[in-house]
Amino acid sequence: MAAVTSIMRAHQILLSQLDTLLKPHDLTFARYEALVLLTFSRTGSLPLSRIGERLMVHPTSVTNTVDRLERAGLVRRMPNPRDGRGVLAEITDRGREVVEGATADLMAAGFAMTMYGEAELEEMFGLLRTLRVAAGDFAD
Amino acid sequence: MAAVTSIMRAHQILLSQLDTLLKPHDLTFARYEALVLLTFSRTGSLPLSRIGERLMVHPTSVTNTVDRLERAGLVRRMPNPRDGRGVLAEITDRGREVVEGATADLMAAGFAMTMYGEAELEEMFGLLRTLRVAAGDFAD
DNA sequence: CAGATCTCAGTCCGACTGAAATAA
DNA sequence: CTTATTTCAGTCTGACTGAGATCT
Repeated sequence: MAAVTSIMRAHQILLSQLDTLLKPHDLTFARYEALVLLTFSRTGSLPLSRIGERLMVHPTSVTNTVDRLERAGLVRRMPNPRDGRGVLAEITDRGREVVEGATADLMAAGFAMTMYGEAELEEMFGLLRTLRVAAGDFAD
Repeated sequence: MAAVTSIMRAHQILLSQLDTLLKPHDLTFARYEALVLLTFSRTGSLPLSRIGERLMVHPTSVTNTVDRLERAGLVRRMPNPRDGRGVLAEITDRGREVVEGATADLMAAGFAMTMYGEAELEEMFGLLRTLRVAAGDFAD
């Protein structure tokens, strides 16, 4: 049980630091994650359904996140040429600039993980991976 | 960075399972935590300010949490005899019943941590403790 | 037809800001 | 007087439910 509450507190601490670092870029962590996912995709675009799967986010939450990114000009909606039901979110040039700037800020701040060595970080990742795999989270 | 997102995902998974288990008891995890904290106090009561410190929660959020617990009859507000500015939240008999029932449910479900051995859980706790100490979270 | 994808309306929760009352 | 404690009003985000449009 102490391990569970440790994870909850660690999350609280990290989220608060991440949101503080991302605020100057007008991003929340949820929107930042979506942008990063798009930059890592081959075409810079993904169906909303794929985004929901990868980030383990509810469909209506994806709509909401993409709405906000689109209003900020970081993403644009396109019809999916391979599925008439679907919609692609495509990252814009402005979106790439913003995510690069935000990532640079996070790197400079060290994500608040500077107190760990490389081996410890890998150990933590490995331990948590067990939980994620058990919950069906294959997005390593 | 993978370690950071691991923690975020682990939190998401655990919170979703915890909230599902707590829902039949009409509790959220935030309210459950506050109740548990009160059961662990000597007198079954604490100033709201203490609750905020221990759970690392914003003062207005404590007011909100105690409001809901009070409306549900699990807690009652009392003037703090040692500080006229303060208010004590005191757990009721009904509150103790509910938190016991909820805890029993969580135990029975194994908090979704049954895939870990005792040593792994301790290792995880120890690793995360480094982060929490660095962030000033002394509530072990 | 059933099933997938997305959107919209609306609810709920928790985190927060700013302002105020009250007391140490 | 300054500081601490709590409350209130109100905003913002994200998670969700239910319903519906559109397409496979």
